[in-house]
Amino acid sequence: MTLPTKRIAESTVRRLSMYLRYLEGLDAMGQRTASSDELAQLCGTTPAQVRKDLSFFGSFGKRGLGYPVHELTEHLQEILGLRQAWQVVIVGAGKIGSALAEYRGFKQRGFQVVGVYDKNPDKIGRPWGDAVVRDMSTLPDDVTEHHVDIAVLAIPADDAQDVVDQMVAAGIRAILSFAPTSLHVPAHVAVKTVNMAMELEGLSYALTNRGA
Amino acid sequence: MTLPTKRIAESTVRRLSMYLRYLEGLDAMGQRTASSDELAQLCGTTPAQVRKDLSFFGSFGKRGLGYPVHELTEHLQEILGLRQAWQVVIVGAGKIGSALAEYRGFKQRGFQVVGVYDKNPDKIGRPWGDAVVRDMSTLPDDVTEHHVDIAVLAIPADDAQDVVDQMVAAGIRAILSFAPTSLHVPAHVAVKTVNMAMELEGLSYALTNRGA
DNA sequence: GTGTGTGAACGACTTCACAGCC
DNA sequence: GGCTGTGAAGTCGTTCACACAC
Repeated sequence: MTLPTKRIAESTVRRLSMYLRYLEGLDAMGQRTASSDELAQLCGTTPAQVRKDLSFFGSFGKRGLGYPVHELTEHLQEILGLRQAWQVVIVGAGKIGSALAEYRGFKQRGFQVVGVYDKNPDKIGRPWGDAVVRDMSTLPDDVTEHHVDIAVLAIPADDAQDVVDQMVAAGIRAILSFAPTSLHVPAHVAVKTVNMAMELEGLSYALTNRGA
Repeated sequence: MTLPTKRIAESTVRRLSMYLRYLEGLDAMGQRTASSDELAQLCGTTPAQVRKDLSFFGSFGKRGLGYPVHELTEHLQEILGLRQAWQVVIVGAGKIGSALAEYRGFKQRGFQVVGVYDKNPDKIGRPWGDAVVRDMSTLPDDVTEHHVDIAVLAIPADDAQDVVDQMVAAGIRAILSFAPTSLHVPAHVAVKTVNMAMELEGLSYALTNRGA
């Protein structure tokens, strides 16, 4: 059920995440079932896509009826690994990091911020949400000792690879980077990069070539 | 040369943006030429991919030598539409918006922030970078009058579609959204969505199923 | 020899279409 | 009748491999 035989495409996982968000909303509103058609419209995809995505993990629907909202919600949480807590550190005590930490869905989904780090002496020791900004030099040891799963990287591109290497050596397993650079890590470490400049340039391209 | 016959894949445009970033760095360091192999290593892709991507727009390289760094940099800026200024508004005077506005590459690449908007009376009128936070109700008129090209949307998911509809009616042409929801717009409006929760859940999935 | 440019082969994701069950 | 589950078909992007230019 949560054991797909084939490797699942990243695009599928992204859509599962989106289905979950809307299903949680429907569940909160007391809706009992949802069809692939309804989910597709909410998420901006197609009914066939919804059914295919879900079918990789099991047969959750009832023919003629649709999918049971509450039950499917729980299945998706399970599939995405959201029914457990993940230990997260935020590296770089700037605006991006604090925007993330502020985000409600963050804690709700089991992402626990166990530390915030910066190398700027002016920031070290300052209160930051529930925590206090710690010296970056303590990061590797902390990652190892507290079994940190995920690091959110919000530091300049030039410093990024160096910090990544230290965290990888310390046992980090996943990284969400906002640094506008490509990161090199061993295969067992998962990396996602969000590059705002790249997104904007994509829009610039679209505006420039929208006629074509 | 900047007139591709076929539609260009989004993934290709994203890589062009990345090539550009590294080429600008090489150019600043005085390097004259770069091979597809070198660019591929820097960007974490393959030489064949680099050559294919560039070949959609012309023959910029010299066989046996590689690509002229400075010239290719300019070609890519042209292709991506970065040799002109874009008028940008930031909607939502929170952490995300300010993180973006703070980002140096933003202005460098010709993205000019012409206004920041919020509906919170406590924020309206406050200084915000070089600007002052304006009342969201003035947004549609401002978009029309100042021919705003791009809106960066950093407001709660529940308010997003409504604001988008207003901006579309007012003539916006592109939207970069940080709201964790799917947006519906007419075909002539370009939209990119950055969903941090989705990225984190992708990592959660990877950690949960890393053995598989 | 070195490295580009590109059709052709390959692989991956999406869409189709219909059998099967409620 | 309505809607799911899924093999098959289609589409799109990536990789290969080699002719060609320097």
